[in-house]
Amino acid sequence: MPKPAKPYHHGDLKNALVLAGIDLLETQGLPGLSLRAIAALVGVSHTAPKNHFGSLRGLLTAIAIEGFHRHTAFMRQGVDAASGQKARQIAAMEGYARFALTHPHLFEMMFSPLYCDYENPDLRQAAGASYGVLADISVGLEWDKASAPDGQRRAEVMLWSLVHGYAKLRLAGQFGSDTPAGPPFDIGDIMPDFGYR
Amino acid sequence: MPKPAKPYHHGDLKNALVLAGIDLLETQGLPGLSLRAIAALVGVSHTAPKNHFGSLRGLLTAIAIEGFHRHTAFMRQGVDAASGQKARQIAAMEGYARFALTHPHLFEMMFSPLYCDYENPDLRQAAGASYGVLADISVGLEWDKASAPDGQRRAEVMLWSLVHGYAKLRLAGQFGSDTPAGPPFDIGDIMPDFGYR
DNA sequence: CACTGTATATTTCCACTGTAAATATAGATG
DNA sequence: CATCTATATTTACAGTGGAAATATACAGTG
Repeated sequence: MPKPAKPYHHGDLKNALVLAGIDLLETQGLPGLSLRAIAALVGVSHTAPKNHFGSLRGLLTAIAIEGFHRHTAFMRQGVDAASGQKARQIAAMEGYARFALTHPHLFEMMFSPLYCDYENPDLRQAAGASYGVLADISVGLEWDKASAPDGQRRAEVMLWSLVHGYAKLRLAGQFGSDTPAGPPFDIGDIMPDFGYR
Repeated sequence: MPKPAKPYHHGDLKNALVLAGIDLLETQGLPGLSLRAIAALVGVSHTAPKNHFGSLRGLLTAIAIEGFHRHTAFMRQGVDAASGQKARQIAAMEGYARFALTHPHLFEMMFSPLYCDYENPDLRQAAGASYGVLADISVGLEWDKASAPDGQRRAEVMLWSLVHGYAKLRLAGQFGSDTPAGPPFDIGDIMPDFGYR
């Protein structure tokens, strides 16, 4: 009976650490996300991650990359199910906000240079994919700066800022406590009605 | 010659710690803002702050309160100098963003529940004063949800989300590096043109 | 003035953090 | 089989915030 018991080499430590980190993030929040805690959860020494990620920052960056993949999936899922430009716009924005509210600590970490390294090409690409969904639904958006220089890019930044600010402020509790009856406002409640050309 | 030299009691430690914290925040950023570093900068032991603030969190909350005062001043200053509703709107939004870009680490701390305690009544009041400026310039805003239930509050949250998201994303470097020629976009560049009723 | 009580600050200690360096182990390659 | 390399551990270290006991100075009171 070749019971593995506890092999010296984990085999898939890199992925295991990322998943453990996300687990810890969901249950304990950012303060509980220590190198030692993650390693302990996987069952390795606290210096084991160094071989794969270099430092805590490297591990957090890897976690953020996985986070952006899921973030993109959240948005894309709603967008693909919707029909019509306007419906896809709402779906993307709602997906963005819903991810933030469902995974607050992961979301917080993903967008903080204090935790992850935006020079990392893989992170840039993962974040770019997420941004791409917003860019898609910004094409042809009808508003007063649509025909300005960089009008397309402006629309992307405008919608991004709107939903990102909404998510951050709500996570910070700035809109007041979410009542049992629901939050004070949904993202749809504060979205100007942007049509398409 | 009564040279004070080094009195056992500081005299105004509470304020001194807050100012030292802000100093440290400006020069070293959030990672350098430790209880021990702040205390050392003032010249007291690292446990001295406990008498006045209870814990690091308490001190950070006090720093955030001072931050919100300055934040409010940034906005109010521009608003008061402007004439006309639209000009005041722009001034408030620009003031909000300008504060964030001028004092990035302080701004970051002010809006993170990880660092400061939003249950603190003084913090709530200070943050409320800052919000009040945005609320003022939202009165009578012309947009599609102006006459919806809570239309006024919706307008406030919408403008707040927009400028807050812009500031956070830009601070996180998500809009790309600010070129020597200037940033890719100013807050005015991505603001829909909201008039007034 | 002397005495006492209270606010303020220090000292010491503790558990915890991330990182570095040296060491141990296992699997791959020759 | 021997060697090389990747992976993981052990140990040590300089930080962190907080708790508890101690020291100091000041404010009131007699």
